[in-house]
Amino acid sequence: MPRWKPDAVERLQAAALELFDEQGFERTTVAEIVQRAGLTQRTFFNHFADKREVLFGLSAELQQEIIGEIAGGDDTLPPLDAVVRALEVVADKMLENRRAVVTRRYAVIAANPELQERELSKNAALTEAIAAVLHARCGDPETAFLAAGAAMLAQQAAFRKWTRPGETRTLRDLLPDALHSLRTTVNQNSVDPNQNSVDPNQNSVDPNQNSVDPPLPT
Amino acid sequence: MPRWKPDAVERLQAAALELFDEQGFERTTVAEIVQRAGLTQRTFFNHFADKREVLFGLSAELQQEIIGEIAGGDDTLPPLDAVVRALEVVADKMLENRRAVVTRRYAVIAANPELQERELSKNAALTEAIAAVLHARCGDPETAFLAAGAAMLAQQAAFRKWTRPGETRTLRDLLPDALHSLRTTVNQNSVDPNQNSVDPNQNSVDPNQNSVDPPLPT
DNA sequence: GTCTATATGCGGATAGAC
DNA sequence: GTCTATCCGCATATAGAC
Repeated sequence: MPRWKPDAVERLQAAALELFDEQGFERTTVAEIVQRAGLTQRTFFNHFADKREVLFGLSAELQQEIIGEIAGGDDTLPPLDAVVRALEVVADKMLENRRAVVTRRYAVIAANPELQERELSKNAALTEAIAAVLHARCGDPETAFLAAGAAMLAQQAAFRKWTRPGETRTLRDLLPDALHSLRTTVNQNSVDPNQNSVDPNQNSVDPNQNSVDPPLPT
Repeated sequence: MPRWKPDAVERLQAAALELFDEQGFERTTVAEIVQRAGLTQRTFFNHFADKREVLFGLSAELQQEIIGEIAGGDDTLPPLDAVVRALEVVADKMLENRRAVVTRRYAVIAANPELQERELSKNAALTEAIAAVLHARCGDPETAFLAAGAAMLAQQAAFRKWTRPGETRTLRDLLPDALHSLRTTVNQNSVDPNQNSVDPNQNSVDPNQNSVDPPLPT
């Protein structure tokens, strides 16, 4: 029989999210959080560097999974596809079953500038990490940078829809949709066709890869 | 005859950039800055909300110019082109003649995490503002969001090159280059061509618009 | 507890605009 | 003469280092 109840980190995260949701981030003290979780402040700051970090435990796990998925994924895919593929896999594995919690967490962050700053930093770090693994795998630095940024852009567009009240589609299904929208938007082009000599299918189709869901007509 | 020397804000900004460059952001106090500028601490905090803000005066001006340029620009351009066009104009008007200062400022920011956070916030705010003006002008919210994000991505790629030691090309010339790289990267596509039914030239060429410099062969 | 640095509140002075 | 913009002085809250 354990000396303490298990899952201290999880209990702290859950208690914090509840309280931030109920009364706002600023008006919630660490004392309240640890009280609800049945722990002490010392324990809180043992696990989290500051009050904000309690909301970002998932980010580190996600980053690790995403990077691993890219590194272990299909080497022949073009960079942007490789990243989006990894994002889809990780979305299924770690996000879809926590939709309610993740949505509430996102609402809390959106309501507080300090938390938004932290979120921006985490996203920037993730983008950097993706660019680094892409760079190590194949391409030149600029392609890695652009592919990572473009993938994160699509991810954010999909995520925004996924966390909307009426939305029922999975994040995995929303991602290819967002990617398609991104391609459409980026390819709207007013310049000389000669300059825009980009073959949209310069890479061959890989018949072995899983089929990509076509964007929904809506 | 004025009671004080004019341009207090500019003097503070210049003094701060010099000192941050010489000894780093953390090791520089507000007291040192105001001493070099011949002012007092109270005046410093009258003009800047905190120590970091002294480095970001240009951001607000840039944002205003960029938004104005988009709003006053060619309505018929597709959103991404409209934004990049505006970025080119503003790059010429406000950045090219301060290349040395802007480069030093960027190096200072890159050397300090706190400043990077602030920079991320400013960029996010600018992206939001661009998306808002695009949304107001024409497109749906998602297209506006994606076009704004894609434009900022190209801008960042171009800016990174522009601030590199040996680089001699202008930011205006680097921007179309970066945009082309972004289009190339985004269009590397492994999926079924039927899904990727994106016509790279669905918009007609506007013969009246200024010619776009072709990417340099290097 | 002291010291340093950041940041804020409130009042006051004066030059120039009206 | 009043008003406003700009800057200064003083006191103080807060936070971290030592």
